[in-house]
Amino acid sequence: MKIETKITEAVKAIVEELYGQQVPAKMVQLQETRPEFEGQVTLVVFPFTKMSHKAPEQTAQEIGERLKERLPEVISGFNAVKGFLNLSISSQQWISILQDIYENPNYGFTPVTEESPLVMIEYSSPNTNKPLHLGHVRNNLLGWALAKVMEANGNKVVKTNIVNDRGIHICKSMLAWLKWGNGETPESSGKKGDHLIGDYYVAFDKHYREEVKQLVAQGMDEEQAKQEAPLIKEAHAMLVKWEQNDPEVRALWRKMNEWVYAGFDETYKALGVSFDKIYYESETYLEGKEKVEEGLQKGFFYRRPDGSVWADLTSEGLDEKLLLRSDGTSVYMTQDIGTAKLRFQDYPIDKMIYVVGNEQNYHFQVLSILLDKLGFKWGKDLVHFSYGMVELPNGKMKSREGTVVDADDLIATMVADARQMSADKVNKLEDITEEEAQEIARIVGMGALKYFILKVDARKNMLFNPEESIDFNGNTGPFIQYTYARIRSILRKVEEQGARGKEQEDSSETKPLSCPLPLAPCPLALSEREISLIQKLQGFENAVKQAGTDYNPSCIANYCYDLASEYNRFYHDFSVLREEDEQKRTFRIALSAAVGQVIKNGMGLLGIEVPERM
RNA sequence: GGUCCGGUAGCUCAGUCGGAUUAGAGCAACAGCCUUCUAAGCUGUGGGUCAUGGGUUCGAGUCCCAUCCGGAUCACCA
Repeated sequence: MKIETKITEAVKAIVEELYGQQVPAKMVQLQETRPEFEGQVTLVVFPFTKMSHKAPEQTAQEIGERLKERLPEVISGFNAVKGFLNLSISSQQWISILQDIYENPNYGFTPVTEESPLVMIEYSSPNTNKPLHLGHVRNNLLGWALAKVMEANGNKVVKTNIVNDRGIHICKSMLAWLKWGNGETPESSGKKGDHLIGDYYVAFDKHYREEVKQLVAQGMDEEQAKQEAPLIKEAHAMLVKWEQNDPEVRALWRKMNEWVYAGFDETYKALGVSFDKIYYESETYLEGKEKVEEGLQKGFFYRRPDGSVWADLTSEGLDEKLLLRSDGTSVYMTQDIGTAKLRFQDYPIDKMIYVVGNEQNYHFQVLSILLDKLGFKWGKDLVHFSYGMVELPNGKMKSREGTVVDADDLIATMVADARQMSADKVNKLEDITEEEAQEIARIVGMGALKYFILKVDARKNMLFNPEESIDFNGNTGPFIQYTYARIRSILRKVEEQGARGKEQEDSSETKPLSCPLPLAPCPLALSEREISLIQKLQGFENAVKQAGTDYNPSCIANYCYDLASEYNRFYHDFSVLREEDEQKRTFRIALSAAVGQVIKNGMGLLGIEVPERM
């Protein structure tokens, strides 16, 4: 049983005994003891002073005495300061807690079973007319981490991606390629497919603006010029042809999208993200109409004289929302209703999470209401995992102004920086091959990037300064990875010693120690530093739960940092392998192994790999 | 204008259910620590009107109200 549960139950019983009142578990507030006081766990007794009719300190004192009597094997001492009862937990207890953690490789995770609810997470959802940028990176990393976190909390997770592969923006790229491309392909140019298409999208925009400028110079007003420019008319004509299934347009469209997908796949692979099911808007965009018609018949929506269909949400405190244009074509909202329908056909969804930027808060508020009206059981409490924008020092990223931080560039820079960093190190790794060095640089560079993004609260806007490279020191991914590598270095030495004389297994996986922990009870007296490390380890379970209920991966990132710092302090102050007392040494090895395991699992939830050496 | 979100050190960010006299990290600056398990580390110094004003209570960065500042959104765009 968890130590906090034991104490909570004991306190409840004691309060009833002393003051004759039953109190809810929630009233028993336990927290970590502040470092300046003795003890590790603190009970806040203020809530009980009303029942005791005594001063806080006195109340704390009498509860403390009873607690010690009741749990002699747990509590080795206590002190009361004001309304705070600081409890010292016996070393034995701590060791037995460590043992539980150490022996359970999935410590902190709730297993997924047949009965687990099914959570679908939509993330990434790119347009196919330009390469991915930093904003997409944030989306992808958050989506992936959230999926991992939900899984760790005992949910079946289906990761999905809805690719926006149709529309006027694609036609712009296609048209530009036809006009100025001279048959350029990824192969002929050596460009990544998504970048190639992106270049033509930019080219279209450049020529288009030129045309608008000329028309304005000839006296047309700007709004009209934007409509009348020959290029945009041509693009629209192409879209119409696409919708009419024109074979030539469709063939070109397929070819160019294939290029983009090949490019995206590389980026996704580098980011370490993947999907269980990909939907394409070209296949789903007509689906929503039927549902809208259904809603119309049931009287949820209404048709205006011009033929357009609307939902009146004024009773919900919102506006009226267009669902079908007067020409009968669908809009964004209609499409999302359509994909919802398809998804529900494909999977028995219990909860739907959309990882989409906070600029679409209103959209999802409306979507939730509409899906609920249309009878989707998960519609009402669908989760819009709404994350903030990535801002640059001079504001938002704007593709037209060329202030976009390209995902592939950023990844390459991070890996190159990591490579440089290890080359500059004083204590370099010897006997390492070029491939190993490159692999370490990849893990560390990506770790730095991912941690940089995931450590901040998802819903807040965050700042990225391209002038200053992402750090590798301090509160960073590499700091945590480094801690892990240090632990692995110790454990390798232990394994070598243990394996001496025996046959060496060549699995490089983290394997359990050959030497078992001393069984509790054992006479070891632990230092404060060791105890607080175990206490930190114990906090992992909470961090995972919190991250799950709050939909907040940054909890995990901050937890991993705390744990790694605590271990580094321990590492600095104590020796593991050179400790002469056999029991102490075994204990510290196990402690290190447990920390390493939790770091690996925690970072794994963030999609961050940890290196054996660095 | 309506709605939603944010404002904590020079900079980037933590701060669980409201908890301790001194609100924490990291970066940047300065000063120390490598013959010892990996110095991508450890230790120390300086740096704050938690946007502002009220309220709630044993106690408020945290909850409530008002105000100021910043952002998003309110399309027959997606």
